[in-house]
Amino acid sequence: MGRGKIEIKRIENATNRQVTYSKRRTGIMKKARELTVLCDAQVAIIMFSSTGKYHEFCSPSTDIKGIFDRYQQAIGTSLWIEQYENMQRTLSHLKDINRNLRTEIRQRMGEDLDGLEFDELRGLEQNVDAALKEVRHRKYHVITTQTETYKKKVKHSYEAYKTLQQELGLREEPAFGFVDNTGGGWDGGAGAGAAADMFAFRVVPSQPNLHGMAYGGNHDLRLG
Amino acid sequence: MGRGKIEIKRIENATNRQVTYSKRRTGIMKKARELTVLCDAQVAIIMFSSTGKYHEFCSPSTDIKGIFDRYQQAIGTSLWIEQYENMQRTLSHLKDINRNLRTEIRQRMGEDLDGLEFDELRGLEQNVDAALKEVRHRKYHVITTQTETYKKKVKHSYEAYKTLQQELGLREEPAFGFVDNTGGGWDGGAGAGAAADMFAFRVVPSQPNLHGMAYGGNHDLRLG
DNA sequence: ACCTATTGATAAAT
DNA sequence: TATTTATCAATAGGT
Repeated sequence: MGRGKIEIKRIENATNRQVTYSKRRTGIMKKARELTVLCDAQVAIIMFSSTGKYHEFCSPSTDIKGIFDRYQQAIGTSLWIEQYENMQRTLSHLKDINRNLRTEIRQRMGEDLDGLEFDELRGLEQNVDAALKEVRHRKYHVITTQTETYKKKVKHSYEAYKTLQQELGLREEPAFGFVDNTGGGWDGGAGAGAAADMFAFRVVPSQPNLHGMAYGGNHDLRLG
Repeated sequence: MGRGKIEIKRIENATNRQVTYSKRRTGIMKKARELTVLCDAQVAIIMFSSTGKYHEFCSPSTDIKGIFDRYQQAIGTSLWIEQYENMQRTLSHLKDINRNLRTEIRQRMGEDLDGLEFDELRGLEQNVDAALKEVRHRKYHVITTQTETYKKKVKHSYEAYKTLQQELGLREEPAFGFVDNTGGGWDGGAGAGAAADMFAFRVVPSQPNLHGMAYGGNHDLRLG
């Protein structure tokens, strides 16, 4: 139908494709409308062109949602309600897990222990005790490594200083001393007093906030 | 197009209507299929005849649900998508929170400490230390209370025994002794040896499982 | 279902 | 994008 028959395969010329789409779309819509009237049928059509534009047709007695609802009834299985309910289940499961995790954290913080049996308390104690040892060990490792690093920096700087002094042939007493008796205190020159603070243990626990998480479970769980 | 043109109005003859519906339906489906191929478009058609039978067409690259989801996005006013996406957001938010909670628990167990600064380690240590004190305190409280309860039970039982003995006018030496030197061992009569185990501290931590949760974060988070 | 006269749709040109 | 028109496609009514 036209000045020549065409093969039913993708039209490569984008302009032609667009024109053909427009004409044939109109044709299908017209056919659908006629079918609706002639045969007392309900028809819904949704079309997307290759450029992303959408067009729709729907019998006047209803609307797209009506047709789709009827369609879902017809095929029995609901397309959306199913996964919707799946998500509901997943959500409540996640909430349960979340609640349990919070409970575990609170108990690991020494709160909410009233419901625990003696056996559970004993297990928790041993677990927390072991964790404390791990944390202390790690802390010791970190501070030791850091101290070693500082010592090396100081040493290297001192040697560089001496080398420079010798190269310049200078013999004056240095105006400041490189002495390796602080166990720290070298921060690259921007303020030698900062590192000493690392040895000051706070007496009052400060609710540390690791990785942006507030210990104590203030994560917002309220769901809209 | 036919042996004579017809008016576009409802066909009153039911047989003719059904025949025409069948023919034209096939025609529309064919047109839709051609449009899909020729113009690289996506088309979805749902039709209901006046007798209630339904037929559908959908471009092979997708399905009815896919087209409808895209349609809802296109028109903006989503009938289902909106709450659906809300749930998606809530879900991923919950997953994030759960991941953070797990991280916190692991760190409270002395694992995954590599990423922590010294300050954070110090805070964590103090926090865990305080928690350990709380747990120990609670454990002590529980065992003390329990011991007191057992003592009282033993005492009451002994008194009841004595009273009964006097009322019966019996004078025999008791066949078993109520002696208060165990510090426990009274479990209501179902097995007096069980409570003694409460004082046996396990040397190897046993991964206690509080409230059905396995310490160590094995909660299943995989989502379908 | 099939046939076919006839109307309808549309490809290409403008 | 709209119109034109030659041509092909769909289909109404009959079998």
